[in-house]
Amino acid sequence: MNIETKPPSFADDLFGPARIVPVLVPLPTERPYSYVVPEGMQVEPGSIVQVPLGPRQVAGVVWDEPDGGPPEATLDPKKLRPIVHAFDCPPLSADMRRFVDWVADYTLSPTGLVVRMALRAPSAFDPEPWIEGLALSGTRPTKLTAARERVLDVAGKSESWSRSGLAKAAGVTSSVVDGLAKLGAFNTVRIPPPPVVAAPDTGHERARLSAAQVAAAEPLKASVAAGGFSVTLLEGVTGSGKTEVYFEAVAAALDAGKQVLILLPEIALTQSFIDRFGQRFGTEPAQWHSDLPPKTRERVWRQVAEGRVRVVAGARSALFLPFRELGLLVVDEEHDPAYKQEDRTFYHARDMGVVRARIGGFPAVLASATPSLESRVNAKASRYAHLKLASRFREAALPDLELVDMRNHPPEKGRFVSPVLIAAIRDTVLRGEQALLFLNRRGYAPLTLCRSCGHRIQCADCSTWLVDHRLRGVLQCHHCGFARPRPQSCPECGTFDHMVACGPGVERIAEEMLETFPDARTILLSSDLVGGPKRLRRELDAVADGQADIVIGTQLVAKGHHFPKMTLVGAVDADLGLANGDPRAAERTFQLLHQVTGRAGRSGLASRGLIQTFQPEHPVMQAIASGSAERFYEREAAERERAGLPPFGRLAALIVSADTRREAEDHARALRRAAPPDDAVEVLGPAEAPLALVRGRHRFRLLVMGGRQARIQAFLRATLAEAPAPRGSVHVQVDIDPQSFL
DNA sequence: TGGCAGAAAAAC
DNA sequence: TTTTTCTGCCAC
Repeated sequence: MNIETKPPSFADDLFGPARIVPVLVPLPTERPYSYVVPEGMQVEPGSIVQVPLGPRQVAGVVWDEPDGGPPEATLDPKKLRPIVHAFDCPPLSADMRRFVDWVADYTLSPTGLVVRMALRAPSAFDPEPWIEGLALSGTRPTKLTAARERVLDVAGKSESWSRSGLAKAAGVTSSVVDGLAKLGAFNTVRIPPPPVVAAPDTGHERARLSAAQVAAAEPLKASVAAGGFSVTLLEGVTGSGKTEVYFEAVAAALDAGKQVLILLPEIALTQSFIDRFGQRFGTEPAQWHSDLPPKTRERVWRQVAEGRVRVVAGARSALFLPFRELGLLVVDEEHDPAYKQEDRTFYHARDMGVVRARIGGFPAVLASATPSLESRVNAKASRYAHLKLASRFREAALPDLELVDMRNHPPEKGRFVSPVLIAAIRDTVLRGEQALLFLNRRGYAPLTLCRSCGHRIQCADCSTWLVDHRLRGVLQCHHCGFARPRPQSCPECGTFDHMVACGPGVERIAEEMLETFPDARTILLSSDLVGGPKRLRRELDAVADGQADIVIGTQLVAKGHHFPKMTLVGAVDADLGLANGDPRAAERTFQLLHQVTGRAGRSGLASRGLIQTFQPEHPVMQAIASGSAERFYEREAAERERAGLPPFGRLAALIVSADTRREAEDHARALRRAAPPDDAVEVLGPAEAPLALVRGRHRFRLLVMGGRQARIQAFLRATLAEAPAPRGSVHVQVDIDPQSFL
């Protein structure tokens, strides 16, 4: 039985050669590496293991044997290195492993990089240590104060307590507990680490739903009860109570013993969502986002893997958490561009979420007031079920929407807010309510011009205009981040005091408001606010709390927060973004304006939305003013059909560098600038590029640039008979069929 | 020909 | 991602 003392060669003779398993390591590698399983170590596919990699050690995942057994050995099995350690951690589920493989394949990313996203919690792979707890010893101190009585009383209600938990439960400070401990009232015992969040209680406070909400919630609950893969698009105007509707599906999944993931755009992960969840389920959901403290991050990861955490509310990266029994996925604000990750591994969390649901065989719910065109099309084609909530919940009325034709109501010279909007702001502030001015442009002015020679200050690297950021005193490039101090004289002709700021940014609108309404409390909300996201969150809370009269904000004010006193919303330059060649320009503008005007009037007060535009006849403006999303979608569908475009679609570009990675990055930058923002531009090294080309799913066009490398040329000649013989660096544009993920 | 920086390849 | 190896270039 005990073979450990025998020499390994003897054991080999007896039991055959050492077991070799594939291990996927977190590197840009397409396939797992092979490692030897040491005698006596138990591993299975999904096990998380520590392996040597070159001179260092990394955590990897034991992967599945490829179909048809291991490929012929490329390495001498005798030279393979052994696994160092198998972590005491639940293995990644088979679903999760299939998901990682699928995402890698679909996004053309090395599998190792995708698995890395699932392992983003260093040192969560070993169990959390048990902590020291207290249990009543039975000895009662002679001197008993009221506080001490209470502690002993409460302590009797459970086997064991953590020091702070007991103090909190008894409503005393921990010094009272410490004092009792010193007198021998407790034995110390080892207790398991506390959960990061309490278990949700699905019966905590059942929501009182309107008839429309019930009508939407029932089919969702039914699809959860039925189990199996399905996708439902839940479309409801702002304030229609979508969240409460999908909470019913969440409750149903929890009652069925499943874990639930609610994806939110990063910015929407605010206290208001947490609070609403708390009201319904009596506890917070576990949160997952990029600025989680490392310790919390590890505990959440671990407890999700163990199944102790039942609900996660997270940003897109939460999709790669190691759920063991995920049974429902909700993607809130499914149209939000923040779901698309555009560095390293390119993926769209909403679409990959649908894939996760398909692989796991459970329902997905996509919720939005302004769904993306692709989800609309998928719903229309019956790939997704479609539920609509047409009216607002309870007394909350939709705002009166009005287009302000800027040709008829021009602002004063040097100003940007029309008299119509100024008057409305005045009324609003006088009533003690709040006004929101929305302008999707950071900084003070998008262009600085020399009135003497006409020079426009441009970025040294990108030749785009530098944006004047007056609060920080710099001119900054919004493409590459290049910044320079604001010059006193023209850098071209040297003339002093002739530099003039052109066009509005939020800082400039704030200045205009301060001048027009010097007594009002004006607050500026922008993502580049000094003080970072923490300060921003505070400011948003302050606005919600009524501590401002006039709020000026970029698109970050469009979502998440509920501002009860906000009864006027003005879009300063609604046309912005319509003319930039982005194939999603109309869609994005519509979504943004619809959302931002929806900030008004959710509390029963009469409210208005004023949209400043130079083209009130534009279909997007007409759709916005009508308050009907339907109108926009129909219009857009007809437009695309007439233009011979697919109903929706994304364009990606792969850039194959023949020369150097650096050169490829340069090309990529150039292409990103030239291409509409929604295009994904991916850079591949020579080794990865051919792989991308031969994957059958894509159609591509070739654009041949200058360069040298023969290997790629030969490959391309052989692979793409119809392509012109490339002379070096190759740009490959790839149309990804956006429906192929189903 | 040794030394060096920057680029490319390898990591099992 | 980190570490090692390769390559071209220069000075000696």
